[in-house]
Amino acid sequence: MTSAEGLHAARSRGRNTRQLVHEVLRSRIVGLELEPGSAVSENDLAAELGVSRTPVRESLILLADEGLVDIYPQMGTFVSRIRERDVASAQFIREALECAALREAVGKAGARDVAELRVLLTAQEEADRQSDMEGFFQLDEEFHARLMAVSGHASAWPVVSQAKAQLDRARRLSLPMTQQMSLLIGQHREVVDLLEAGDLDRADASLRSHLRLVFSDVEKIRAKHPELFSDEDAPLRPRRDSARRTAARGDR
Amino acid sequence: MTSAEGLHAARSRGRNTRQLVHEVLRSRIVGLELEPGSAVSENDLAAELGVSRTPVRESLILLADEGLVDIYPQMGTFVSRIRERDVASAQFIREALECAALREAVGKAGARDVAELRVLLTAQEEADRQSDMEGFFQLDEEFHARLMAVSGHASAWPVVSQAKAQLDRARRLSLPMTQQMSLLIGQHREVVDLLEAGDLDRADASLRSHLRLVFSDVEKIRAKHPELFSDEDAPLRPRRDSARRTAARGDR
DNA sequence: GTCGGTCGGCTACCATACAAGTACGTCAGC
DNA sequence: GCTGACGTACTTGTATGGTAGCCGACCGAC
Repeated sequence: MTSAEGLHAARSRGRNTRQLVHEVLRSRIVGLELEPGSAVSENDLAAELGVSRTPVRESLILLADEGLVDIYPQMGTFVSRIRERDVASAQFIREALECAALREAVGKAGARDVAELRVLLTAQEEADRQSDMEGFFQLDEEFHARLMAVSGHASAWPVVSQAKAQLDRARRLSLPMTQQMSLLIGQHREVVDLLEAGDLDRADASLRSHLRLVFSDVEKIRAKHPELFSDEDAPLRPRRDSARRTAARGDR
Repeated sequence: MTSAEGLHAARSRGRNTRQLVHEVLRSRIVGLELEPGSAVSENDLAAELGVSRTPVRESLILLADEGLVDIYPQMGTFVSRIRERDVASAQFIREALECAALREAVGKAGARDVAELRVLLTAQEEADRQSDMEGFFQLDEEFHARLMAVSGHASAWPVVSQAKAQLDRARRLSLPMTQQMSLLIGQHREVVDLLEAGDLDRADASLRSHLRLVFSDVEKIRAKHPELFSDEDAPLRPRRDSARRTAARGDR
């Protein structure tokens, strides 16, 4: 109910309802506001957001293509559980693309590029001081995106971003440990330093180990929150939530 | 009219209408049956395929996400022209992922893996002898997919495939020169040989130059068929085809 | 008590209707 | 002949109705 009106209010900026719904849902899923395994019904979402089923449905199809939801025809749509295979695949994609871009960036990077990266670093430190986790996540995303932009392959970022989404869902659970943030920022700084110095191989190794650290976090999370993960390849019975209906009645 | 009935006939195999339409359209676009710049109207396609606008529209949204069509609200949907930037981006993605996978495959590859790859090589040679271009394209795709599968990252293939689609549209025009096929097959063989020998760096270099050759083909095509390419970043007036309506009348 | 059939309610899928907006041909005015 | 306003026909976007299919609870038979 809270965001029902806000959706159409922001519609003026050239984006249509489908894109807005898509962004909202993606944000909720990646931010774990919608937990893996939970049902996302076309009808419920349409009612909540104050739009028709069509843009909601189209958004869900896109999210399914990104691997963030699983659509079971005539059964329901569910936020996908984190699959070992998908996480490993996402890590592989991210590492390959970001490191390849970095290797090309070395040499290309001008003083202006480095300066802009350092601005992001100080902003990250500020977010760390204020324990602003959400802000740090956003700055982290921006840092990695800009790093790819320096190489001239900014248009490849959406692919990385999509892979990153799979990893981020799990990371949200781990990062509350704030000492992690300063560690990550230190690694960011090391990458920028080596980039500026033009040390190709060490920059590559530095970024790679940074990304691997993020990856290892996910594995730790798996031990803590197994319910968010899926061991099976095809958990073909997502189990419909039969309690929802009675709860809705109680609400009235 | 020809494929109108065939669509629903093949529907039994678990795939819904949306997926079928998506496959048909993707195939037509990548196979250049639908040329870059041509209009793809939701209504026309729905009528031709004998379905409603809904699955057609949803397919187009997915194709837009893949970068194969451009949707201009209230104006029309058009097969995207080949953009310099997109091609370069696709090449970067493909090269980074395939080479990274190959590096991991070296050492992992068993005798069985190598044998299966060689089966594909002989099949490619057979396609070459028969000048079966379409068959070669399919075998080429399968070869590269299996190469990634050896590394254990088969699930990353769809990403490569999507990038590859941008390149393939242009390649279709160049490959009629059949001497190219034997050259490409030779490079494939070299990669397999080096993979089997466990020579990581040379295998990487070999695959990379192979992919670069494909990339350079695209640039040659640009000179021959500039109308398929787009110089501008935002060619915001795709020009509606006003002759279509009168032609449709003449058809009746 | 346990098993098997039935039935209600939910789901996503597809089809259709309406709305908002753009391009292009036409025609009046100059 | 040229220019500019207008209207029609088209486009995609959104809303809504109807259908097939699946789940899960209920209930009767054994």
